[in-house]
Amino acid sequence: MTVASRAILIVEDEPQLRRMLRTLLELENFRVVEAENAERGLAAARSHKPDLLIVDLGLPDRDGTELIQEVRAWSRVPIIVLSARTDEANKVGALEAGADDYITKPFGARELRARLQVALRHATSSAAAGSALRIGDWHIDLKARSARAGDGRELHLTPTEYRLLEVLAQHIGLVVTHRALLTQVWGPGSAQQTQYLRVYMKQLRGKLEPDPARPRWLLTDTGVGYRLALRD
Amino acid sequence: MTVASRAILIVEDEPQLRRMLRTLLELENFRVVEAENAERGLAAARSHKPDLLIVDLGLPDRDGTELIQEVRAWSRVPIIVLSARTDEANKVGALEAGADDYITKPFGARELRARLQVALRHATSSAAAGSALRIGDWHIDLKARSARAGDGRELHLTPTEYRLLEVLAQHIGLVVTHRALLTQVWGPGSAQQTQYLRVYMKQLRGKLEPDPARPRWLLTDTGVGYRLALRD
DNA sequence: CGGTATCTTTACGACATTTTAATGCCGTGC
DNA sequence: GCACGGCATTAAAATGTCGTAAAGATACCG
Repeated sequence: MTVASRAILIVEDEPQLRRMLRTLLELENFRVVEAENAERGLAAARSHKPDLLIVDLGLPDRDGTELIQEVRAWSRVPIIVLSARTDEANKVGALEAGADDYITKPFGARELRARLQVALRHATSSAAAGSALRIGDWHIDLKARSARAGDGRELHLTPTEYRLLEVLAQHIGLVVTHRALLTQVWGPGSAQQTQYLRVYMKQLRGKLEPDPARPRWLLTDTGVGYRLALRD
Repeated sequence: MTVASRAILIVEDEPQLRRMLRTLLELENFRVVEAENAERGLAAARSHKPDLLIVDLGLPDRDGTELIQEVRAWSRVPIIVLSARTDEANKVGALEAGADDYITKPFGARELRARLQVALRHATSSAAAGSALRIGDWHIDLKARSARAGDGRELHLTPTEYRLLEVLAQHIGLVVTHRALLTQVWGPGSAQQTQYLRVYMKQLRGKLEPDPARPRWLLTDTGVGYRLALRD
């Protein structure tokens, strides 16, 4: 299984904005939980233990800042505030209550995405584990470039093997075309060299798959590309 | 909520804004270092090792985003970007390069203060710098620059050997790239001199490893860098 | 000034990784 | 059944990187 898909809780009363956020986040491969007021948001934060919260300040039942304080009483989960209010007092209040970032509406999708990455980067860097992958017995940390099994065995991957796995992991569960893999791993000029892929996929399977002849994680989509399977 | 005076580096070309920031930060009990362009900013970041960087994107000599990338090659110090540019591409570029926050001018003093606190909060929560190290029989105190074995034997390391070990220890368990090691140990102009690393790693292994030909602590990641293994 | 420790530079063999090439396999369509 | 395209597999060649030793340069200290 892979931990790549992380959960995000959206606390926002406007259904329209909520839907937009969900679409946006799901495109980025996050799991999404929604809550339409502070009360339910708090409950959802407790029960779902999401990896990040997106909170609107203007909620119908309580002020978003209060919600942040309550969550901070027991969790350090990253919190990003969305708000139409541009006045400084609100920003400062939310940030001092424990929010990690404050984005004013209207905002662009790319900015939100970038700020999400920053917030998650902080969370994972302090928890030591980077982007963790599990393939068979192997626990792979792409950022730390380390791979070990539960029993302590270590596995060595070469730079190209890491890059290839990284690209596949970025689109986990989805097919990545030959062309995309080649340009991202070997550079823009290498789009024709599909033999590289065969050689390296074989290498990776030999190292990672329990039975390399019957791949369970590194799958071939004939005529299209390769795909890293998503499993439990 | 004043913390033991921490240093902040301001990289900003407008003298007026620089003065304003200095005043503001000194009121908050920070020590302030200034640089008026990217080149000097990079040098100051290396020599002063500030606890946080405030960087303007519109610098006279180079783009601020480049500066961020260069600093990120060897350091995780929090970086806050100040910019008059409100367009999304700039924000996203800076954040993806490794900035932790992005504030658009004009901004209020209280907002800056709140965002500073957030950035520093992240840094301290993930800080875990112990200066004691154990490699094989050797107990090494990086701060005191001493190394002893259990039975009292002493080991002498040269200044460069200590610095190299220090950098590796700061990222214990993780690969440190050639570039990062060279810029931190030999200075920013030495990023190409990978032969230094080979020579000094051999020295260190000869002194620290029980069997220098089969390193157990000072490991090579061919084509990437070196890493100090994390054991027991 | 001479001696010692440290740092820099060079060269080459050993080793790791990437690239190239050749062969066999399997399914599809003719 | 046969030819073909796409993929898997293998091994060897080519390239790149590392470890090693040793000599030259520089700084340091009495």
